[in-house]
Amino acid sequence: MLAVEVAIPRPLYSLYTYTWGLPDPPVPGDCVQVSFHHKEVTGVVTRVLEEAPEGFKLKPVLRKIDEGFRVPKETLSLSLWSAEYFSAPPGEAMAAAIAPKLSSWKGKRKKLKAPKLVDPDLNPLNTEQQAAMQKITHEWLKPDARPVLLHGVTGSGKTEVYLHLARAALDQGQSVLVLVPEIALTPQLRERFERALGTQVDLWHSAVADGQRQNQWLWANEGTTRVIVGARSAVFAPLKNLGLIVVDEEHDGSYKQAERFRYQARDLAFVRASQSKAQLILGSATPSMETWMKAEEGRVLLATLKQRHKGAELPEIEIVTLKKDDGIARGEVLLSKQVVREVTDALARGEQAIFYLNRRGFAHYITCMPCGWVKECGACSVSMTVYRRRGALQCHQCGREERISEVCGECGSTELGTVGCGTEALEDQLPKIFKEAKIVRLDRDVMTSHTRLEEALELFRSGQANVLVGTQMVVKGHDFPKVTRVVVTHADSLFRWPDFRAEERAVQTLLQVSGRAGRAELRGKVLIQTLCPDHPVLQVATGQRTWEAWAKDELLLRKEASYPPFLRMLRMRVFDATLEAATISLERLRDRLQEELPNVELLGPSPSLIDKVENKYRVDLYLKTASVADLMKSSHWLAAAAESMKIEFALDVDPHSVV
DNA sequence: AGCACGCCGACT
DNA sequence: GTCGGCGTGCTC
Repeated sequence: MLAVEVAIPRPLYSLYTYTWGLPDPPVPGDCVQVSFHHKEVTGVVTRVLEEAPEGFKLKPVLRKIDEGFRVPKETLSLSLWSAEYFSAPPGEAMAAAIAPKLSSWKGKRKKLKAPKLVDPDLNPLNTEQQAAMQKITHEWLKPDARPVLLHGVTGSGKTEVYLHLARAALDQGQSVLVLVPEIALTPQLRERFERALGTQVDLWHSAVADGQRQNQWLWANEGTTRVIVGARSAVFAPLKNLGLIVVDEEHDGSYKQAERFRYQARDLAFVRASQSKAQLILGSATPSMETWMKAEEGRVLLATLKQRHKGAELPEIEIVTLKKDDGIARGEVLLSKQVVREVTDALARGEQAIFYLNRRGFAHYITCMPCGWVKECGACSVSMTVYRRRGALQCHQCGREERISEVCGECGSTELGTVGCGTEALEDQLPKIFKEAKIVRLDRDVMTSHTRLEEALELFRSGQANVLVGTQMVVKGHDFPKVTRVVVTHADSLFRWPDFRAEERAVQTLLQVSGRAGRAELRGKVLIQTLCPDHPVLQVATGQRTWEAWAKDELLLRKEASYPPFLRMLRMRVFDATLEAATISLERLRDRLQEELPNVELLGPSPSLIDKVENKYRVDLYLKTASVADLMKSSHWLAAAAESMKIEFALDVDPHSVV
């Protein structure tokens, strides 16, 4: 009897076999409903078996879901490949490739509005962009075309090049996939692509409603959708006849999913491009060390853009050293006299300013002045963040909230103070300094919905607000022509982070922040406040040192210290009721793995940086190896061993942060 | 993950 | 006696 292996949407590493008694023959990629441990679930057929295996009572496949939802070969194999590579349960990897809400399909599909085809409205490329375009198309025509790194300073018009490349793919009858970090932050992007390409563009990210996502999945799979702009999950979009994949801001950490199925979408784009024989374009002003090394070795072709387009000059960048007397009052963000003066003048001229402060809330924590006690979350080993407006303390790990403490939990004193300022404090403080300021804040706390995000951005874009205060979010890709002053309030927090990628990220953030200033005819200025003005990262930001020179040194350091991209790493995290229990389990795993694979380097176990979340303790083991084969063997061995030992664990292959 | 089973405590 | 707390084990 015919049988099938099915990937089940559960965190389990096995595939499960069911008999096939349905009239149509099974095809890998079929979405099927099966009974799994007293429950009906939707799984995906990964393999067809001509003969059901003996000696095990198999359950039958109950029902096949409409063939329109069959996962195409290309994304099916991408999904299985990534489950293997990232040591993820196959069902969890498969969940990324299937349409959402399959069990609640009503059997009706909305017809695609006759895809609007208008004349493409492409801006002509400047000389430099044309040269890059030619270099890329020349490579593209080769049978063994390499991926291309488009290395261009912020504002050099990388997007224009993407649009021309996309047009070329569409003219060949091919489809186009554009990956961007955090698409929900750039609502105007779709409009720009649609206008330039003259065709309908679908947005692909988690904020799109399930019903809409389901339709979009069908349209892509039917071949009606030709262009998708999406976040990391779009790398699994079932586009047909894929000709071009663009990964914009390829260095961005959000391409790595940090929970559940921990895949790296930029790296999967390499796999998908080579499977589909599509051209891969990676774009960045500050490429990742991984990609930069490939470019230096010639495995990736380098195309460079050095000028800002539309005649916009690079902003002037100034390091502002903070001194004690710059402080205005306790509980306020340090703002230098120079920043106050320059922003006042800019606002008076009708220009706009952005304040970047990478900390949410009003204050970092609350402390007892006499004894130094710090208010921590009861369930997690972190201090609670102060939200003064709503009089609350919030744990950023588990979300728990309580009223702001009035007395010290240790000595009973009522002399409590706050330490470290966040965006809420800055938002309160700025109107006192800048009388003309109309402030809008942009961070995860205000942005509860997509609409509120668009409202906030529109307020600032239209000029109803003239000061934008925010975290990392204000840095990403927005184009505000009237912004002439960008203030990094506390650069030090960018490079004080215990991670080997800390400096890389600091350089990326500083150069990206700088790109927000003076994007049109107005010359911009970036003011970077810091307590240590001599930090080498700041020399890259000011242009005293080129990014390329910095990258050369950084790669040397990585090589000497044996870190990626010269080695591969993985993190094995174990969770348990106590630190001791978690440590003992992980020590046992470490010792047995070391016997199994004597050549891999194992570091730890040691408690995670945040070693308790929701009353569960966490301990980490890191692995380093130069061999991809050993990396794979290790992760598979660890997953199998931990699963059989009933240990609660999380494996991260190529972890983004190593702290 | 999700669900059942099972073995203790406290409530009718 | 029995309802329900969550620790443990299993899922073709």
